Order: sequence, then C-alpha cells, then structure tokens
Amino acid sequence: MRLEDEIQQKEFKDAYNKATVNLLFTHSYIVTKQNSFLKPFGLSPEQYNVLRILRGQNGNPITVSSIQDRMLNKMSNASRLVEKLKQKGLVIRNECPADRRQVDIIITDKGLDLLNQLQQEILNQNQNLIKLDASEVDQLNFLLDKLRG
Amino acid sequence: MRLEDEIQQKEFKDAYNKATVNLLFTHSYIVTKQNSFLKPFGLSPEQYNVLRILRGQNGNPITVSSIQDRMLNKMSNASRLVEKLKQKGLVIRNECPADRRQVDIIITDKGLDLLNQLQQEILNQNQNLIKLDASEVDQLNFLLDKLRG
DNA sequence: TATATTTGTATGTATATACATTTAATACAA
DNA sequence: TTGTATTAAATGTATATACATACAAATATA
Repeated sequence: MRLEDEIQQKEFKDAYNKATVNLLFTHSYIVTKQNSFLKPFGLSPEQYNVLRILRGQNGNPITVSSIQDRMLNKMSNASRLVEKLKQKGLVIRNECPADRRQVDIIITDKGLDLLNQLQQEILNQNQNLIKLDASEVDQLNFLLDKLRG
Repeated sequence: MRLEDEIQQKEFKDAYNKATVNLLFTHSYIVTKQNSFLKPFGLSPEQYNVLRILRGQNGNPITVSSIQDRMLNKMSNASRLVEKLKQKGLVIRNECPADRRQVDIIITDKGLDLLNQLQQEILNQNQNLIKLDASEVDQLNFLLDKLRG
C-alpha cells in the first residue's frame, strides 16, 4: 500500500523525502510484528538481538563494548540490556582478568535453548512479513546497503 | 557498506532475514542523523513529525486520535507528544464543542515559523543522507510500499 | 429512560533510546 | 613514579515506545 495512503499525506516534496519517511514507517511495521512475536517469550527485539550476537560468538566471551559496536542501534545501551538478560538467566557476566575494566559476557544454555526455540519461527515470520519475491528482496538489500554509503 | 561488515556478522540465514535486520539498522542510521539535526531546535523526530501533520491541515483543527492514525509509529502516544508541543507554544488545544471527548489541535504561528525555518535544511539533509540516485530512490520507495503488502 | 457498550483522551508502568556524567582501571608522558 | 589522559562500564535523566487501564462523554439497546 502506498505510504501516501497509509498516513493520509497527499504528496511528498521529493522522492528522497518520501524515502526517509518510508523507512521510518516500514521500520515501525517490522518492529511492531517482531515485538508481538517475541513478547510471549519475555524478550524485547533488542534483547533478542543481543542474544543473537552472543550466539554468534560460538562460546567465546565478548565484552559489553563489542556488543555495543555490533548492535543495530549504536546509541542503545548494551550495559542495561545485558543486565536484563542476566536477570533472566540467559547470559552470565565475568570480570575480565586481563583488564578488570572489561566484562566478558557469555550466553547460557538456557539462552541458547530459547534462541533455538525461536529460530525457525523467526525465519518463517520474516518471509511472511516481507511481501517481496526473491529478486526484489535482494534488490532491497542492495539499495539499503548502498543508501548508507 | 555491506550490513555484514557494519555489524560484523558473517552471514544471514536468508535474504529475508537480512532484509529485516537491514531495515532496523538503516532506520537507526536515519534517525540518529535526524535527531542531531533537530536537537538544536528543541524537537525530537516524533515531535517534528506531529508538527508536519498539523501543518498539512492548512489551519483546520485535527483531533488527537486523527494525529495518532497518521503518525509513523502507530503505537506511539499522540496525547503526550501534543502535550510536549503545547508546553513549547507550538500548538494549541481546544475542547471540541460538538463532542466534548475530543480535543482539537492546531499549530500556532510559532510552530509554523519553526517548520519553515527547518524545511529547506531537512530536504537538503535527506538528499545527502540517502546516497542513491534518482531512479534508485524511486525503486526503494516502490519496494518499501510493496513490502508491507 | 435506564443501562450497557463504545469511543476519545489521559495516565500508569516497563522497556528502550539518546546523551551526559561518574567511577574505576589502564596507558602513557613528563 | 607521578600526574594526566584514555578507556570500559555503569548510572542518571529526558524522551519515546508498547501496552494496559481509567474515566468521561457519547451512542446503542433493552
């Protein structure tokens, strides 16, 4: 559905202006669905993302600042997100002996189990959410990668 | 720059999975820039968006729930955003005589002045932000509109 | 008309974002 | 070695998101 109709705006000043609004609106569309999917599992989209980063480590610890670097939202707050995950028993936190300022984070078996439980459903959901055919999705990824320069 | 390199992720399960992450990441890229642009003017991106909706009314009042419908983020809270704008003198709120549950919102001259002041800069900024040529932007808008179904 | 339901807005609470500040540990230069 | 700067993480505060609930006004219906 055309963005103009969805938000009842007659027209945009130019295509670049529409594109920024379109990205914001489409983001909201995605996150709203993700949110309602993850809610029964007690996870927010950001907490889910941090868990995925930790799983990608294959058992190796990763510091809080490295998590921050890999997060989708650079301005977010890895420290507090990790704290939430720790309270749920999904990660453990160890002081790093080599540098006592740093804190090593590892995903627990409980965290891995939860991710495995979600995995296939998430993949299915992404495909249902994005109503594009295979070549269009590739095109979208190409454009988004290029857009950011 | 490829998303995989930006967030240091080796690969995605499939292109649909990458696309959802890509949309989230690109959204953060856009909003971060928007935010730093609007901050000197004392506006958040959402407050700016509500002001634009009000300007689009050309002087006609609009209710809080109509603002909500047109907002980019449907789960946001128009009531509180309007309250913030009112505190800054950018909008006024009138009880609707025909239906005393409703509240009519109108942008003030001060609000219009602020928008005019921002207008050209925002358009320039959008074009700089989105590093695509004219036909690519059209393509992106087409894909985003189609994506949501 | 009386009662129930719906609607429009406001408010409460938890989480997240954005950014400044604090604190402790480490690195490095004088 | 001492003092200064830098770094990692945590914390404080304001705003926004997500969703539940409250409350008054309007509407439906018995």
